[in-house]
Amino acid sequence: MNLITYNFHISLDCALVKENKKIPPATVKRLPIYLQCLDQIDPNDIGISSKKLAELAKVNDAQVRRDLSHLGTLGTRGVGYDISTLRNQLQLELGLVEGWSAVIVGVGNLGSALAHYGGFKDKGFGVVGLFDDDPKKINSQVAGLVIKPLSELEDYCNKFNVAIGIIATPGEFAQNVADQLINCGVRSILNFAPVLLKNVKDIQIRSVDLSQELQILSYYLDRPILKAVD
Amino acid sequence: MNLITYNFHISLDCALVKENKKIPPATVKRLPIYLQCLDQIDPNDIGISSKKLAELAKVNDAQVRRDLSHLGTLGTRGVGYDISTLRNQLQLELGLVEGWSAVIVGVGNLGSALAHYGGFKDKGFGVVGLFDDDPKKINSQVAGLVIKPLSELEDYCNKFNVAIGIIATPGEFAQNVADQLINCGVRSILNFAPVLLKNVKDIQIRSVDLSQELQILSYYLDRPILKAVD
DNA sequence: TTGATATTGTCACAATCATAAACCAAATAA
DNA sequence: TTATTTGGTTTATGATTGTGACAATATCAA
Repeated sequence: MNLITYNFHISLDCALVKENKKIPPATVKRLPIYLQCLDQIDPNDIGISSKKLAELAKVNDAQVRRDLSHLGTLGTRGVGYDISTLRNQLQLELGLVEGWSAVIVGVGNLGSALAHYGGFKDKGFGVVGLFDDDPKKINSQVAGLVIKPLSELEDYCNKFNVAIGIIATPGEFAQNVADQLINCGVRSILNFAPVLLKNVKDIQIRSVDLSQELQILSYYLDRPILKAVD
Repeated sequence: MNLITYNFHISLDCALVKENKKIPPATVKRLPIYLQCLDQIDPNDIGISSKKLAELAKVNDAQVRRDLSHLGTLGTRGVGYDISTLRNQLQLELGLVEGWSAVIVGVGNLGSALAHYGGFKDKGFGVVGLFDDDPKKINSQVAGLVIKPLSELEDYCNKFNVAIGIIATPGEFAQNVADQLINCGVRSILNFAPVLLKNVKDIQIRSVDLSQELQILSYYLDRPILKAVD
């Protein structure tokens, strides 16, 4: 039997990273993809090359190396990247070790689905509260959490130091809810309502509009030659 | 009372548009946003300026003009854009008048939420079938549709000429489902499973990964100075 | 008619981004 | 040792994108 040992020279430059470098947004968007790819490879593997990772992430291998170089010098020349180091650095860089707390506002079909969604917890996010103003829903349980009225939002956010608000209300309430969340100290918002929320300084807002995604697909359906991106 | 009349010189170059021009992907992504903005303005308004539309869509006004110029010369100098013409052209360009049919595969919490989501029908998409391989779900109804086993997928796709497949299964089944959909003639896939699907020639794939969105937010939570994009 | 104002369409330029190439460094394999 | 593999860094290049500037066009008021 052949026991192969690779020596990964591991050096972390943890704390410094966040201060110094500004990672290009296009790279930031790919970091979670790399993390996802790491979860898909053979758990017995301890190393991975940029070429292999590029294949999994469906990007250019030079891109992988450049992207990862933003996190410090993680790889070992002639060998590749140590998977657990790489995963740790990615998680560190993305802030997944901070244990951010999130609340979901709007517990309709989508909000309920989000509450059940296991992918959040896996990545270090904790959904600590569900809010809805429908009297029929208040005090009922979804995914092990009791639905609260919005009037209790502020207390909750203070108590749990909630950093992320997930909006899954109908469009007409979304801006109001966003205002309340920001008011309660929430600094990041993930919006599923089909409206554009007002930009607020220092508040990060990302929107996922399901029907917009379909509309983009629809455009390319008529033009099979063209290729969509991102 | 003051009756103000604006003369919009309307000229449509319908059919030709799709053949000739290739609209930049970044623009294609904004077209649904403009369409959304048009729904939010006073229904009595008949015209809108690029400046106003830019404000609503939260982009630069030069950007709006350039984006819209890809659809032909829709505006009138010194006046603005005729709203109904603009809406029509956007819908035409995005293929929303084609009445694409879609199926949802995987009727868990998320799939069920998508089946109930009204935003699809509003934009001209019809969800005509739900599929799942869980025997406990087969033949039960969700959102007025009977859940069918995947074995019936092909017949269904042929019968309804399904163009879009929406995948809402757990990650481990997603690639298999995608393969089946493509096999059944589906040309566009909207994937909610947290995996990267294989690229297939002439098949459009868009992925929405809920936890990835949160991860990107998380990165910027640690760095309040930086600003996310897109 | 003329001038003032508003607004589009388009060009030019700058910024960002992706990709390839070149070259070196470090580790392994033979 | 030497050859091979692979990452890190720099540079170059072309593509895409965003934005300021401005001429062209329409309306309005005098």
